[in-house]
Amino acid sequence: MVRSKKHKFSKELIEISDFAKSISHPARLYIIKLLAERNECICGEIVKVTPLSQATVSQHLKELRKIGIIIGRIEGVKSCYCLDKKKLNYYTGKLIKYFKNK
Amino acid sequence: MVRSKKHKFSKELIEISDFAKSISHPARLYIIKLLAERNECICGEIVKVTPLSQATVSQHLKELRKIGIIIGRIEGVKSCYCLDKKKLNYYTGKLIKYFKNK
DNA sequence: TATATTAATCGTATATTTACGATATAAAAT
DNA sequence: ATTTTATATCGTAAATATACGATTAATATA
Repeated sequence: MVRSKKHKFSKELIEISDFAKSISHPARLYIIKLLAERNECICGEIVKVTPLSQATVSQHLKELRKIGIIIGRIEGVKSCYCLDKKKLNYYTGKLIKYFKNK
Repeated sequence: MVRSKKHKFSKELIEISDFAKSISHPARLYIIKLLAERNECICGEIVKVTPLSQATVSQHLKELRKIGIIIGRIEGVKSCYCLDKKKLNYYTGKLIKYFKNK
């Protein structure tokens, strides 16, 4: 894109659009739902119930970690993931508010 | 991506993630807000208040038209855009519902 | 009719995303 | 100590997104 111009927009717009981007893939929405249902989940379990390779799932998990809506905790050789509900609610709240009365 | 695997997920997830993608750029969020405030807006006006070129704005408008949340009407040499509020509410409703109780 | 205006589209460059095999690392099991 | 298991990361290929100048097409105006 030669040079992104996203930074020319307000912090609010950047924040909401970054969140929207983080949930703009069905695999990531699926992972969020899974973690909401199971409360927490081992990485291997996520890979098992997903039609994607381990490397690709790991990449999606990284995206969700980056925006902060999931948290990963290492348990021996395994990785246990859970939602950061506070963070998730923060972002969904912002998004919902933005679209209120539209 | 060699071959996208999005189609392997449910229709619901694809629909919500497609909507999320359509609002995953600050310029597009900005255009939505603008149309909500002004009710309708000539393309040239949108270009004027946006830090992007005419071609780029036109491209973003195309994205929003594609998902269906805005409608364009040709008026002589100008193009007049407005929100499709019903469609927008449809998508925001789906998204909000998906994130309810998470 | 000739010129100006508006906005969509084309062509193109670069960045980012998506996908996965291979590898690395660290812990667990043998 | 060796092997197995789990997962993050690297490298890479292909697709898609972002950005814009140039062009096109259509209408409006001089």
